[in-house]
Amino acid sequence: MNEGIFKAMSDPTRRKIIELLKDGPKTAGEIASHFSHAQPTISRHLNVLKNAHVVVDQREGTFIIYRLNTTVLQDWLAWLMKHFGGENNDEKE
Amino acid sequence: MNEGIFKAMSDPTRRKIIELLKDGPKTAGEIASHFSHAQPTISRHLNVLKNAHVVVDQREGTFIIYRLNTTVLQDWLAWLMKHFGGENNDEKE
DNA sequence: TGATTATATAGCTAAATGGCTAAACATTGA
DNA sequence: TCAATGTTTAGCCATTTAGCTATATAATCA
Repeated sequence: MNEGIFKAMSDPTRRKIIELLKDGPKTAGEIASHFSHAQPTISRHLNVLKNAHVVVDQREGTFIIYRLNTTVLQDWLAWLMKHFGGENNDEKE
Repeated sequence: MNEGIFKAMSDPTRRKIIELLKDGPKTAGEIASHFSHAQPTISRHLNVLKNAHVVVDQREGTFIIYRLNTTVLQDWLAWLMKHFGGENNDEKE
C-alpha cells in the first residue's frame, strides 16, 4: 500500500477537506473558505492529497476544481480492513 | 475520532508491529527482533501505539508483553468506513 | 497590454518525528 | 546486596511537517 495515503489521511485538516469533497467537487477557494487557515496553507494540503491521488484537480478558467478519487480511498479502506480488520485470531484465552 | 490513532497508523514500522501482534502477544524484545532498528527505537514506537491505545502492555517478570487492543482498531476502521467509505454520492456525472 | 482574480510556489520558522547511543530502571536469582 | 537481563527514558541530531507572508503564475476581460 502506498505510504502517501497514510500521511495524507493523518492530518485532520486534510480529512476535513475530504469530507467536504464527499459532498461534491469544489474549487480550491471554496475549500479554503471552510477553514481559518491561510489560503496557501490549504493549497499545500490539497497538494498532499493530490500527490497521494486521493483527489484530482482540473482547471476551469481561473478556478481549479478538486474532486475526490473515491477509488483510491476505497482501495485504502479495503487494504486496511484486510490487514487490520477483524480476522480470526485464535489465541488460547 | 482520536487523533492519536491516525498518527500511530501512519508509520510503516508501527503498522508492521501491529501485523506481528495480530499473530498473538509478544514481548518488546521479540517485537524488536523483527526489525533492523535499535531496540529503543522500537520501544518508542510501542509507546506511540500504547498512547493511542492500539496496544496494551503487561509486565511479566522482566519481560513486558504487548498485545493488540483489537477493539480500538475495529472502532477506528468502522469510523473510517463511515466517514470515507462508499456512501452514495449522487453527482450529476 | 494591463488589471483583476484564483491559485500555486518560494522561503522562512517552530514544532514534531524517527533514528541513534548512553544511561536509568525493574525484576530475578545467586 | 550485586550482577545479569529486558526494557524504558534521556538527550542528541537530521528530516519532515504545517503554518505563515510575499511573490509568482494562469486565465480572463477591458
